[in-house]
Amino acid sequence: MSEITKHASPSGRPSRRMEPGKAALTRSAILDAGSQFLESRPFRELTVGGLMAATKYSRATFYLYFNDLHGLLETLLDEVKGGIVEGAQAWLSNEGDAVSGLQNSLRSLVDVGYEHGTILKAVSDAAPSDARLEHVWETFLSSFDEVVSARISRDQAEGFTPEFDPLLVARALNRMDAGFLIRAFGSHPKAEKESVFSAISHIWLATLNPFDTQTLDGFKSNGSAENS
Amino acid sequence: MSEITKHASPSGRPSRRMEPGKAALTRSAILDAGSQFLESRPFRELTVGGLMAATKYSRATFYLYFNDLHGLLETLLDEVKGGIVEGAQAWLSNEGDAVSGLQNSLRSLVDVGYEHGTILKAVSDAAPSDARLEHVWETFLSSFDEVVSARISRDQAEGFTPEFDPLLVARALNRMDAGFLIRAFGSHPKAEKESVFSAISHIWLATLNPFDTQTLDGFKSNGSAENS
DNA sequence: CAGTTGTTCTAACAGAATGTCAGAAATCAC
DNA sequence: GTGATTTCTGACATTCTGTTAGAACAACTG
Repeated sequence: MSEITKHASPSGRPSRRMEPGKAALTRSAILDAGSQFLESRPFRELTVGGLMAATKYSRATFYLYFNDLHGLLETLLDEVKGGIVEGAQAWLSNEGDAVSGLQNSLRSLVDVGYEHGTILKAVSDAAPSDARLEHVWETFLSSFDEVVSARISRDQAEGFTPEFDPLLVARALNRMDAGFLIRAFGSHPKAEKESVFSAISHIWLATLNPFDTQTLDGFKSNGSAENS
Repeated sequence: MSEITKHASPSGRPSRRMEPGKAALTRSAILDAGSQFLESRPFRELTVGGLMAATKYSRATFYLYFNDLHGLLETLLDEVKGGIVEGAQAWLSNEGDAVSGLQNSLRSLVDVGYEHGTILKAVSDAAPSDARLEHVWETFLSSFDEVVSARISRDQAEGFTPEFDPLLVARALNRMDAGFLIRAFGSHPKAEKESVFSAISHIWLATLNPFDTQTLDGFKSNGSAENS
């Protein structure tokens, strides 16, 4: 979806054998080296030369598998995408009550952020310097806007959620998630998961379900960072 | 504060005459050209050569006044800083009631965002590619975290605001503002001011002043985008 | 106005990274 | 082994960056 695998079938017909495939291995090796690099250093310090020095291949080889460093990030992002959408599903469809469904979704969002924070930060860092990656990233973020907005509309119709422009509020909340999670988990040392969840969760609930008992409970007593 | 003005006094003593100053003019001309460029095109397309072609000076001249393109952005950001801090002052000190004070602050924040959106986007775009600018930008954002957090703590002590970790919630809300405003006003066509204010305002109020009458009013009737 | 001084600017250079391409090397099929 | 295919590399052209030595200019001084 992201990068054109140039070597899949150089001539028209499909290559006879498609086993582990040496090419696939090389590609993986490059992706791994990239992932690992970004675990400890920012995207701006990543160069094709430096990256390939960490593999047993030459610099030119990189261009056989990716158009450029942004292309590599695009691939890395694809690998993360799955997890996020999946975890949020519960709330987005109407399963369970709104509040705890939302909490579950946010919980899993925080989990993914914690897990893949450095990749997300790298993509968000790299996006502004490349039109194509910027578009991919923006589309990725926007996709949440639409689906969250839809859920808000439903809750508004039911009277669970106050009236306001669902799309804009969804967009604001999603930008908050992105910015806050990347800030919290984008580089080491990572923030504490539970406090991050607690803060985000408060804001979403206060905004979307201010009348709900659970939300109000959270307001009266202490719903923030547990005595860690 | 941001860039070293190398030519101010090349020898130790201050230069005798400091009138319009030809150097200052040149510097301004470059800043203007930069501003104007960013009004219509993203930072990634800005090069020193291209920038200086829009002035009557040579490429090398650029380096007499700025270290690099990031340095130029740092200067541009400085010019915007003032306006933001100023507008928020009302709420941050305790003048008037919390809710309308907050609304005023947010209103003026949205104004500044609308006014200087393209610069803010450029800085936020450029920051990840330069350690120094990244630090400046991060410090800029964090400065709001602290001061907002302080105000929240006060309101919590008074019982106006629910209990939660003030710093983390402040950070999340501020990241939301930054991301959302840049998204809304960072490039043309700009979003509608009033709707943006309305959305942001809703979230802040719901989070910080859920018990307040004005907030609750906003919840019952329609507080979002006025029939423009 | 000719000399002196300091300021402002530029042409030319050296370096770092990118992306391409012709062909070398490895691998496979028979 | 030999030929075909896949995988890889050295070498090149390009683009942008940041520096430096000195040219052009302006202003004041005697």
